Amino acid sequence: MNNQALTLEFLYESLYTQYGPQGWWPLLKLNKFNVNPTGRGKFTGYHPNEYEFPNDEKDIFEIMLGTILTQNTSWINAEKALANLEKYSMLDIHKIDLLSLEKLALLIKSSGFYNQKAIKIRNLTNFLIKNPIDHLSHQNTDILRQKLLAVNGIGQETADCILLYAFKKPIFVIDAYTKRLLSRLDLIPPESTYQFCQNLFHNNIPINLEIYNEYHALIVQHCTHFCRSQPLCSICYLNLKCKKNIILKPKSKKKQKKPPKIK
DNA sequence: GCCCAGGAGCCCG
DNA sequence: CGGGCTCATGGG
Repeated sequence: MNNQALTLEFLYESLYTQYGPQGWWPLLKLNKFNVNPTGRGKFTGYHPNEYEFPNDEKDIFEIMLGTILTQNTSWINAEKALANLEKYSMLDIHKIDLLSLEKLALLIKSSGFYNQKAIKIRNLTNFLIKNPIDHLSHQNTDILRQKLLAVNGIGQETADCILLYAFKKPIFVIDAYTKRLLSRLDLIPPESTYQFCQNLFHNNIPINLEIYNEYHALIVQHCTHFCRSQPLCSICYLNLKCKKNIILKPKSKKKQKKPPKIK
């Protein structure tokens, strides 16, 4: 494995061998420990090797909410917001649509950017009322993508996340992790656009729902633990494959000494 | 205390 | 069209 050329396809096999099936997208109803009284702990709604989810409109809507709630936000904070919505029986398109923006924002506070996200979620519910899920799910993928992108608050990544994980369309999701990993592995130029990256996957990886599902999830898994913003190259299993092998520069410690505290 | 997190829109050149 | 700015909580 160490003398094989690093390709997108090889990277997938490698990540899958290393981390195994990820079981995305997590769902509240599969959370075996449900509400953790401490408010901490990992979300457990993953379902490795089970690709039949989501299997009803409630779960599809939950996933859509999750894609907005987790925008530039750790999943644990987004999950808390989701759990809170469920706690108040608000995982429902029409119920959310009737909430005031202020109340909605309060319910999703833990996810950060809550005022913006409240508006985005409202835009989503407005959209879904005009375009019911059972109707959308029969649409052509390209048309559906365009309709999602027309919703203010749904950008390319969120649209593709919804297509892949909510509507089970074989569309590859590109996120900041994907660009970071591929660029460090020297598979793309660092300034590559979303379209360029997505085309790279679509043209080099078989168009297969389960593979696209796992691949993106595996990239997130690898990047959250190792290929972080400040990467842990010394303990990264891809170390020998990574041309960059980043030497950590000490962060700009330009700071002068802290002024003494005023008591 | 600090950095960072499963982005998007808007504004500006 | 692309870079910079804003939005904001909570975990490590």
